[in-house]
Amino acid sequence: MSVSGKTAGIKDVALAAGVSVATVSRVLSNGPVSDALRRRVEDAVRATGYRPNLSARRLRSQHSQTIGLVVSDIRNPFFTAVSRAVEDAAYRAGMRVILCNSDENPEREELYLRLMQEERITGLIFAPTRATLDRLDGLDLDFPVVLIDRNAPTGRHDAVVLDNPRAAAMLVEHLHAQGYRRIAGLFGNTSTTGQERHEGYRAAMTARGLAPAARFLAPHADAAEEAVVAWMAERERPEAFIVSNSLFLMGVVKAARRLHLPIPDGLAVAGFDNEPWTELVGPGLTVIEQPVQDIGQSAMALLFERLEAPDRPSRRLILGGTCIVRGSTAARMAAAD
Amino acid sequence: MSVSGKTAGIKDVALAAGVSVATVSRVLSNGPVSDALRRRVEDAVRATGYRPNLSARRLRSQHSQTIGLVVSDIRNPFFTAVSRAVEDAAYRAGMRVILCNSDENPEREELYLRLMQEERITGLIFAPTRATLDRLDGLDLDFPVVLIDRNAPTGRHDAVVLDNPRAAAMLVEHLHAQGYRRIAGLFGNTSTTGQERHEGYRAAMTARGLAPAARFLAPHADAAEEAVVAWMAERERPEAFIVSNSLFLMGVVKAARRLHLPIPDGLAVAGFDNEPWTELVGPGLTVIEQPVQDIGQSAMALLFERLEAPDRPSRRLILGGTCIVRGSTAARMAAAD
DNA sequence: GAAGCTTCTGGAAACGTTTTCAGAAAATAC
DNA sequence: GTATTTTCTGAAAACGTTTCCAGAAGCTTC
Repeated sequence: MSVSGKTAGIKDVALAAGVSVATVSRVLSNGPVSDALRRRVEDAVRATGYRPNLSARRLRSQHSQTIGLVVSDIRNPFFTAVSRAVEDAAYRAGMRVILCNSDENPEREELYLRLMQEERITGLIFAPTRATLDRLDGLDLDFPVVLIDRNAPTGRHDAVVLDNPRAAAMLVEHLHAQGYRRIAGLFGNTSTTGQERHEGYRAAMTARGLAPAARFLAPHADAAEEAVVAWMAERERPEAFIVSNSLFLMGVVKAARRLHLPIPDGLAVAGFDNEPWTELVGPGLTVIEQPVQDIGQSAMALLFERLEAPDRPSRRLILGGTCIVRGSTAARMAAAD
Repeated sequence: MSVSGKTAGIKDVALAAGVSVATVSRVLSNGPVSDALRRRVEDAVRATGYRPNLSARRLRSQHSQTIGLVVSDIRNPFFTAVSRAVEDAAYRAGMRVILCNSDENPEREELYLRLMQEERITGLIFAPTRATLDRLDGLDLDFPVVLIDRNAPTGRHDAVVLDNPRAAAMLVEHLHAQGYRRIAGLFGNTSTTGQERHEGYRAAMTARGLAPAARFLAPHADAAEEAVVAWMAERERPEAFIVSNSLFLMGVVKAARRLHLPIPDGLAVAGFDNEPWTELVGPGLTVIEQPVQDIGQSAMALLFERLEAPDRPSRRLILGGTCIVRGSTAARMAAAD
């Protein structure tokens, strides 16, 4: 173990084994070394308690073996799950992950992108804000980028996203089939995700001859709660809400509670992200489940493929969501208006 | 920008500015440089699009500016919140964070501790399993460690933890005051946290002349659900459950639903971690709120203090929890047994 | 105006690895 | 038994920084 004060280096190991540092290095990287020397070196490694210095290794070999992951907020359960999947895949491939939270703030994104450059990461998995998405092409980063959750309009980058329009349409379909007609929508105003879901919602509504009614909010539960309370005080009260993320889902539930509206009879609701608690709230909340595990893994897979074939045209992987039907969208009871 | 193929190094900057690399380095680290040269260098940095290579910097300066964070699972909302706080504090101090998920698996912990050594981290924030906690003293890591959530029995390490016994006692107190008597406990079997909470529970129960009845489970919602269902089929049915984490809380709620037991009249429940959804489930769940933000920040603060004064005796920071009373522990109605 | 301080600057030596290169020894081919 | 290949090994040159050291100015101070 670390008998001497300083940490043992490859030199010390070489000395202890009576070989050159080159040989030690080769043993460590399974290079061509005779069995006899290999044994001696391995013993010496154990004896000295040697641990390679990754900074030195990275500097010399010019491989950082590091991938960057920039999300808006790790506390968003969607990103929590995705990042866990990414990290598992990365560590399995012998790489490390650097995680950064942008808080949907383009300046922080820029800061972190710079950091990623300085770390010489091998690749980036990124859920950018709209602002950064627009500038992304002009940024000439020297590593490949795989977008998650957010979609590049230009399609110049690899990406793995949910089929957002389709998912939103599924919710409209479902609510419509259950007898709801005045279906309002609440969408996030910072990401492309909200836009896409809105688009799907709008199309599905008009396709059924229903009037879309959408509002765009900052991604906070409170914003959604206030919006719902205000909206329900207006002349045309929605019968149901489709909301574009789990924060809004909380907001709607809170608003319903505040207004003493039972779910779903007073107000139906459906949203995104099948978090464990959605099953437990009220009669259960109908949601679109995103394949979070798959998203993380696929993002890593896409990244690795890109690293192997840098010039291949970009690919977008569009994953389908699953509609988990629960009590919050039970069939509408006939009601006098 | 990156006009030439390769990324610009400090040499290129020096060349472009007509100065030595030493001067460039000094400019970058705010060393003593005349204004004229400083300007020239800054222009050259901009012109070349220079980004320092952190690996090289770390190697030479022998400062990794990196702190390690090993938790059991980032998807546990407690750790999500703590890690976010840790990361914010770290980035604010110009340091990076390496996050690892041990999954309560001592072998993975060992693996990651080794990784931390290889990264030459400046310090570690660590929520270890009991097994690793026991071996921690003999491990002679060459960086300081601050424990979070889990407590070292020996007290040899810095730590910041909740006052677990007190918190559990608060729940007993509260339930007792609300008229509950047969109060059962469900505790995690992998961490010291479960033990401590059990201890507080046991003491508070006996102090009130009540019979403690605790069971220890693997940290999964399913385990808790099954345990509750089984327990409620026994002769001595508990009136209330105290559970030691939010997964168990879900399990209890699911079990109550499955058994058609209304909360709290059929079964009262109180637990730990004030997650947003606990307010929304049933009549709201009574929980102990942990100061997650504070825990993360304090852990970083303790780490920095330790780095400045390596020989100071160890410190344990014990933070109090807040009891958030909700409907799941409403006053017990008189009931025939 | 010489001697002593400051203040700035550049050359070169680190930091701990990997990798290139060439040489030595062993194995194979004639 | 010599010529050729193959296999292994070590010396030394990178990788991109920071930092030590010494020298060159520019100031004081007498």
